[in-house]
Amino acid sequence: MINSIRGFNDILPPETSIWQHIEKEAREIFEAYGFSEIRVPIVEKTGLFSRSIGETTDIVEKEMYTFEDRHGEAITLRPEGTAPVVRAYIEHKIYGNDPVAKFYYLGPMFRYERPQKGRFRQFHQIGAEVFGIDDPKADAETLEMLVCLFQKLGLEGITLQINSLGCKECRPLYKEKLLSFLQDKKSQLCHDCQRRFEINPLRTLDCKSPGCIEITAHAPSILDAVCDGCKTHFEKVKEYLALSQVDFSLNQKMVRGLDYYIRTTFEITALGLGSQNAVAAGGRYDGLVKSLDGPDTPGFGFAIGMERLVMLAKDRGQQLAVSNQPLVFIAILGDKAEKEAVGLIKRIRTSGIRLERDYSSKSIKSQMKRADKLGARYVLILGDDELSSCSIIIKNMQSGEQEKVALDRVEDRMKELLRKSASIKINLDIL
RNA sequence: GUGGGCGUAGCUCAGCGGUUAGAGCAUCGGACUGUGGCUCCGAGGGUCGGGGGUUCAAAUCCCCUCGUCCACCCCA
Repeated sequence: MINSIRGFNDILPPETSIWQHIEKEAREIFEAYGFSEIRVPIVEKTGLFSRSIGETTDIVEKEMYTFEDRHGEAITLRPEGTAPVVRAYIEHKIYGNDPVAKFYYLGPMFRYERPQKGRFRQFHQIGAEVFGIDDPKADAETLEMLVCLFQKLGLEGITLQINSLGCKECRPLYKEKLLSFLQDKKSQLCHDCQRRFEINPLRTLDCKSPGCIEITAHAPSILDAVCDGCKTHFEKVKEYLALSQVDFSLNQKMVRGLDYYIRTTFEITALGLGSQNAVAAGGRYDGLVKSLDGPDTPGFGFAIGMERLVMLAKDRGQQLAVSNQPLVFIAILGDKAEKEAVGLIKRIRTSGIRLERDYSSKSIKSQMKRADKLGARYVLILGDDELSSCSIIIKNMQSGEQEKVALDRVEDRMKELLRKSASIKINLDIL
């Protein structure tokens, strides 16, 4: 038996209906906020990612799916969505239209990591990017949109944490400050943090080891250390978030894993996701467009982890209801009826009714059983008795009542019956 | 890359040296010959993840391997 590759999962019904529901809500909200969908390739030249995400990040150093194509060119399955969107923005000179451009995307991303709860090698993100606005209003409004989506999905227990990482000017100064603070305490740091001290000292700030938490509790604050421009920017972000009535908390120890982030960064975490508790994250990346050979254009964006979001939606169980079209089943008895049914089934389906049929030609009992198992609201029964009078039986599976109608009136009668019943709710607990 | 848990029927699991490996659910059939759900009866379905070893005897003990889950690193 050939099975799927580690970390690459099938998404099966009925879970796919949750995905469709989330995708639909996201599209609606993002479009309402003036974003348009962009579709970019799943594979890009390797250099796009190593240059944008950062040569020394974990993603680039050990997590990328990189191959050589038949001409020996190094290509990579995208590990994130921002870089390809930025590439497309530059390549198509979209900045030439309007100084502001807003895109959203959704699709699979790939990272070669050990799978665990909420982490896969192929995973899916819904993301959005805003180009051309350095004003903090863009940061706040984009966060408002994101929180709005989560609210629309009815999610509870989620927290928005924000921080500022400073800019290219002031962050190196803070880094120096932090290093000199940690210098004499280096030996007390945990093993991982001694390594972080060399590679990325900011990471020691969000270490989980109790000893490091104690040490870094007294570390200089990044929010105190950033330059006046960054300070003002961050103050405005908070001010506008408040005006948007978006709740947030400050987390001065939050650090991002991608090099291109500056100033505002954020994370939305939720309970019940296991150890990987971020369901969405992002921030500002002024300078990224320029570094990829475009004009000096500011940017802000985020990505939502679909699998993690779906987990949260499932946890909510029956409270998150999905409407679904009721199902009609047709039971068929006898050769004559089989042939007569073909045209009838086609007519009913093309009239927009969701209809499943029998293919087995088995006893009516087994056909009824299948109809019941599929959750059919109505069953149509077509056999010799009905054919002889050019009629068909419609059975209501909830009440057990049945009626006989003329064959040429089936679609009309079914539409009438289905209109009366509101859309059913699927209990997501069963998924 | 590192550490730990778990792999027995389609699913959830029991059995943990001793006949022919079980249960519940699911599937199929019958009781009920053209009417589902409830009940009862019956049937099918397993190289006990794979390989090697110990033993008179291995699903059970040991080693290796693969898969999976969780955690670390890191991230959505």
